[in-house]
Amino acid sequence: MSPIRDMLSETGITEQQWRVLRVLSEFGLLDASTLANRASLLFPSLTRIATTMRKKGLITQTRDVADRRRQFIAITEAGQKLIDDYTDQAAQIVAEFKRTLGEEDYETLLDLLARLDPMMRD
Amino acid sequence: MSPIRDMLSETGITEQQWRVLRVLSEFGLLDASTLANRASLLFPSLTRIATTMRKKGLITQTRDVADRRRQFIAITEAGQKLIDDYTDQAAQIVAEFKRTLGEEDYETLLDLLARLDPMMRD
DNA sequence: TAACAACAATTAACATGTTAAGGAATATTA
DNA sequence: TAATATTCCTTAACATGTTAATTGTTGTTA
Repeated sequence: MSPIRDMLSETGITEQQWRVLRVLSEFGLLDASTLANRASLLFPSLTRIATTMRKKGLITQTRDVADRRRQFIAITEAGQKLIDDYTDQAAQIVAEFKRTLGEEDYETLLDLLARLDPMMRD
Repeated sequence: MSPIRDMLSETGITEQQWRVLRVLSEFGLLDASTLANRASLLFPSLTRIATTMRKKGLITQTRDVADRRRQFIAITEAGQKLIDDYTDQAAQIVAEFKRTLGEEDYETLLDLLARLDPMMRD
């Protein structure tokens, strides 16, 4: 992920923050639990990340009035702009990634990692 | 690495500390730089890790009398015992890892990851 | 409805990764 | 040899992973 990290260091956000933005950009308004799952983050991490991202003006946090334990998180214009500005560049990095391996080997790698994944969890 | 982490949580040490112990067990007395490289750790990390491991009695730290910038690090008996007690178990986990994929796919995975590695660095 | 269980999220405490700045010792060179 | 550069390591400041304890809120049930 180093090339991605290098790209992101320009933007001042981290890989995890980028992931949060991408998920929010794709799915729109989400409650914190769903966001954490889709961004592959543990709750304590999301709590901190959301706080810093709100301070940076990349997301908004609002309480669910129906269930005040819950929280909704949405991307701001500034956050969306960041996504828009760097999506192409990120896509190129992934393309380069595939090119390095070749399409076939890239698929093979994903398959192998997927087969290890269940084992990773227990 | 989750199975390894699970094993290590019994022992009260982390993956990185385990790596440090393994390297020291294999190579014996090492200066900090070499140890950091072989254990794939950045210096600031090693500084902290070594401090906690010394407090736990797993390693010793001594200044190089010839060059007092340098530091030598060695494994203690307690550290070696920890390695001895868990090496078999770790080997079994790796074996299980290979068995999940099959010998051939395991090699393939390592190859693919190795081919990505140079890209990861720049 | 009052006690208790369950849930969503936060906080705390620890460990590490990462970049930058700093300190002490040694090496180099003008 | 005095000034400078380099080297080895530590500190600092921030971000995250991880487990456990805690706080509010909502649900359940006796």
